[in-house]
Amino acid sequence: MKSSKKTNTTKTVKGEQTKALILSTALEMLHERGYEATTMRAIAEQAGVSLGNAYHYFGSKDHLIQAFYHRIHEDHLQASLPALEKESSLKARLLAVMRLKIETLEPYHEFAGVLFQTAADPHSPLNPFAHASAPVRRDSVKLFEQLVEQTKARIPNDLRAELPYLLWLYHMGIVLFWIHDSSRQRARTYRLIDQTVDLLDKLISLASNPLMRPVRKRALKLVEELRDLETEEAQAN
Amino acid sequence: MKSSKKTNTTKTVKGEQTKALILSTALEMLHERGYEATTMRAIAEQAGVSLGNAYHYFGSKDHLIQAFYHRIHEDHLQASLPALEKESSLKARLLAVMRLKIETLEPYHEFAGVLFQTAADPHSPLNPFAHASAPVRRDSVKLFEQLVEQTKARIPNDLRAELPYLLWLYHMGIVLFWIHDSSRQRARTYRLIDQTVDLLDKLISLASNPLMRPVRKRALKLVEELRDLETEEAQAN
DNA sequence: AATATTTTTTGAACTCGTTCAAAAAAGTTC
DNA sequence: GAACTTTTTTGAACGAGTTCAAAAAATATT
Repeated sequence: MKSSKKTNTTKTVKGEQTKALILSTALEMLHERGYEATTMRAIAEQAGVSLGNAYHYFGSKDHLIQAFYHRIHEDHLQASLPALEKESSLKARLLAVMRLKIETLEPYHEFAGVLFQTAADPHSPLNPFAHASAPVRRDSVKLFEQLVEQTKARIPNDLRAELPYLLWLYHMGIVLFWIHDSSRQRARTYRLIDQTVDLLDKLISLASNPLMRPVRKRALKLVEELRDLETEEAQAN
Repeated sequence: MKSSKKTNTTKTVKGEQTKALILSTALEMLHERGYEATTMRAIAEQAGVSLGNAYHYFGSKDHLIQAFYHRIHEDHLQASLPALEKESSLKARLLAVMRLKIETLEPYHEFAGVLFQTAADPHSPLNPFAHASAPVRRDSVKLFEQLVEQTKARIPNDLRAELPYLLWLYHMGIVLFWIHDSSRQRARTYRLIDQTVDLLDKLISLASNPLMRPVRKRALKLVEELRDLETEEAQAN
């Protein structure tokens, strides 16, 4: 579980094909059989390739999972774009994006826990704050930037600047809740989204009130602290 | 990593001794060599006992780690009691308790990540919301109950009732930050604690304002949602 | 085309967590 | 104290992730 060996870049057409084959096989198996059943041996066998060969292209099972993250984010992004077109208020946009996130994630509920398990280790390349997942994370925050942009709500600039990142954090929290949610149809998570989006909208109004300026400044300074930690993390990995 | 087999209760003096020996050996090795190096084989060998025997008393490596959690909480609790005696304001108490938490945790920084990694899997018995860790968690929340009790600050009852749990959640957040913090002397975490405690104190005052009642009610309803999820989790495991 | 170099691929081996049947030891019953 | 039951202990085995030296195939060089 330690391996941070980087996945070998391919130098050959043949290699390219093999790598792609292994990846697509892995994604499919992860989807259909879950994490535990998708052993490296099974992937290799299914792809008609030796075990060692799979390791030649993907330094560890984790690296294969990384690719899976990426796929999920792509799907969510594609699903979200039309909603951002259609809705204009921040609240409506956020609500739509969050619901779509859960819908996108839903097929993988069973083994999402395992994913987030490996992702929680600060030394894991899968940790959402680590260097390896920086691209996916950046893209993910970018989605919330789009969401905040061109919203006419009166939001002070200091808050507006941090809002995308704050919403990203919020979204991670919801995903965490969803992982633990075993209610029918994930009703609980959807309810939580409804309530939190509502609350967030109110809190943003509140925080935008000039009287709140001191508290707001103080809170935003904390967020800055968080971000500093991230960049430091990214360098370490 | 699946095993939820319960650890066998011992029925014999000899067994009791063996179990204790294995546990203390494991704790020592975890402390001195970290998580990865502390293999079940190494523990067994060091304790002068067969591998199978270790598994007879502890259903999995995770069970051994659970014991480790427990130890840490005990240490923190003992360190905190005098501080609660001495300080009377909520702010001062919280500050002291949080700092002591980090001090208690500090020797284990290196492999804390791995601990929290396994703890993040909803199916793991180590997950802080799962049934297996309920005792430790309850004790942990209890500490914050004591902290809130006998505080003369004017806090509405609805908030006061949820405050211990909220502070526990907050404390988990700080621990998460600490895990990722590689600054010298963990300066960042301590700074964060100073700032957040300050902010929390102000937020509690704010939330206690009668004008805030509707927002507060709404927010507390969310917390209730969270707790519901927990009890449901606990039943599932 | 022959040779040298690089890349891909293999298969065996190693480690570690975990399981299990059966041997050894301890405790119980008569 | 002998026969039994229960508990403890062992050691071998399995499955999974990972590593690595060396064979095979592809590519580059002369």
